[in-house]
Amino acid sequence: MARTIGSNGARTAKAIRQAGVQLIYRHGYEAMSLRQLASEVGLQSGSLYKYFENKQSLLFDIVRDHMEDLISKAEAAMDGVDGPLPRLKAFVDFHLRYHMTRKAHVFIANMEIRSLDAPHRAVAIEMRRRYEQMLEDALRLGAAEGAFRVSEPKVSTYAIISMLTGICMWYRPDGRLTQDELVAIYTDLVVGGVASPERGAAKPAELSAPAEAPPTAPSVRSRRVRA
Amino acid sequence: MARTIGSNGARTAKAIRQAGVQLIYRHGYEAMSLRQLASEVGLQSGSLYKYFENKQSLLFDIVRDHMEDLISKAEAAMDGVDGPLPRLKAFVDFHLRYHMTRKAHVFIANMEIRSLDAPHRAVAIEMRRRYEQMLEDALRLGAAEGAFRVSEPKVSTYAIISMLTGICMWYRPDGRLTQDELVAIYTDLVVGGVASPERGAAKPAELSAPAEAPPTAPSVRSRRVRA
DNA sequence: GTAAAAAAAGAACGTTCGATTGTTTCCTGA
DNA sequence: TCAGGAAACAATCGAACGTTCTTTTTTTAC
Repeated sequence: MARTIGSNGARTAKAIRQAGVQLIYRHGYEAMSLRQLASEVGLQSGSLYKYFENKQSLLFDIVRDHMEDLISKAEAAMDGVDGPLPRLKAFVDFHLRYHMTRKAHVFIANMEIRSLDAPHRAVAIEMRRRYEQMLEDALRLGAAEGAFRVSEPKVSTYAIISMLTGICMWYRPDGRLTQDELVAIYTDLVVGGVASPERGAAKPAELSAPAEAPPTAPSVRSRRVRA
Repeated sequence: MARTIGSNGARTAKAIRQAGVQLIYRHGYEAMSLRQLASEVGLQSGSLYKYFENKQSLLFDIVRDHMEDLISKAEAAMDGVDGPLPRLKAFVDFHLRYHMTRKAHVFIANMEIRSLDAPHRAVAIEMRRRYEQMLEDALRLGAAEGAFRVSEPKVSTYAIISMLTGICMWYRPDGRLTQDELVAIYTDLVVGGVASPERGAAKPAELSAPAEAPPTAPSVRSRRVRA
């Protein structure tokens, strides 16, 4: 046997990409073997090389495509939003919802940068910097206008992004709280943390109920999964 | 040749542990080979097995010892601190300083849980839960007393810990800001985010001047690492 | 001074890895 | 209809992996 019936290049390419994202997300880039990936999409490992140059470039393609998508969608979400506070809220809203629905991609882009070789890593880090700049600009603007009490915009940027991104470590779509509720909670935390005290930004109403939600990491078997 | 001159069991064990932490921190558990670790401490790879059962148990030992240290030091830092706000500040202060000085251990404990096998991972997750509980309890207490406006203590706990822990992704001891200054910035963010608005918890003065006095933690005290 | 214990070397193992190559089969457009 | 290109198989490479085992050397205890 050689080519299997019904095989299709474009479809296979997409399947490889999706399976790769899931496997890297669950096991990590180093721990994912190409044989594992191949078997996931019903191929032999050698056939994968029709679809990428090598394992490293597969990772980079995933990271780069994700970062480009993230940046462009963020720009779209903040386009036309005026004023520091609205822009801050728009960023928080976008970032949270994006990270809630793209957990795997986000996790890879954040955690597997270390697995990229130097040139690729530099590209990824620059893209991340551009994204962070969007929040930092909003904070600087607010500080200049007196709306925010932010003495170190870069530190606050890192802090806020870390807080928001952390949601992908525990969020489950079938959890008790809706996306809207979570966005409201996080928005309160962020806005309260940076808003100037005198600006009595009325905090939204209470949200309700006890707690829940396991903080378990993307748990799955460790080590390589033998096919 | 077999045994090298000046060799010493206890010293080697410590060297292996330290090198292991650094290598896992920089390359990840899966990407670190035992030959690499052995050469780092001047051994042959086979000799490592005098010091651990296997690669997996080396990782678990590192994670477990770190978590035990983290929890015991956190309990010491908060011991005798009364009231929600002081306890919250004590937690923030401790957590930040600990994470600034133990970047590698913290990174491993957070990121390599996935590389632990199921039983070991369960132990690590339970330890993390116990640690998180300390912050959650402070938030619940504050919410009950009306000092904090926290509708979902568990969500806020995850958010705050993510924000604080993120500092180990970029903090450098030789950076522009001192540990005290960073603690002050993060404390403002956290306290502002959860404090009840009406409780005009006067935000601390500008940070340009000496940072606010650290809560009470007698342990990790910053050594003015202007660094 | 000597024998036991400790520490490490060094060789080898079976396995798996990423990657390459040559071949076979399927699909498609002129 | 039938070549030519696309898609996948199958076999294989050398290197590296974690691990085990035996041997050799150093240290320690009596």
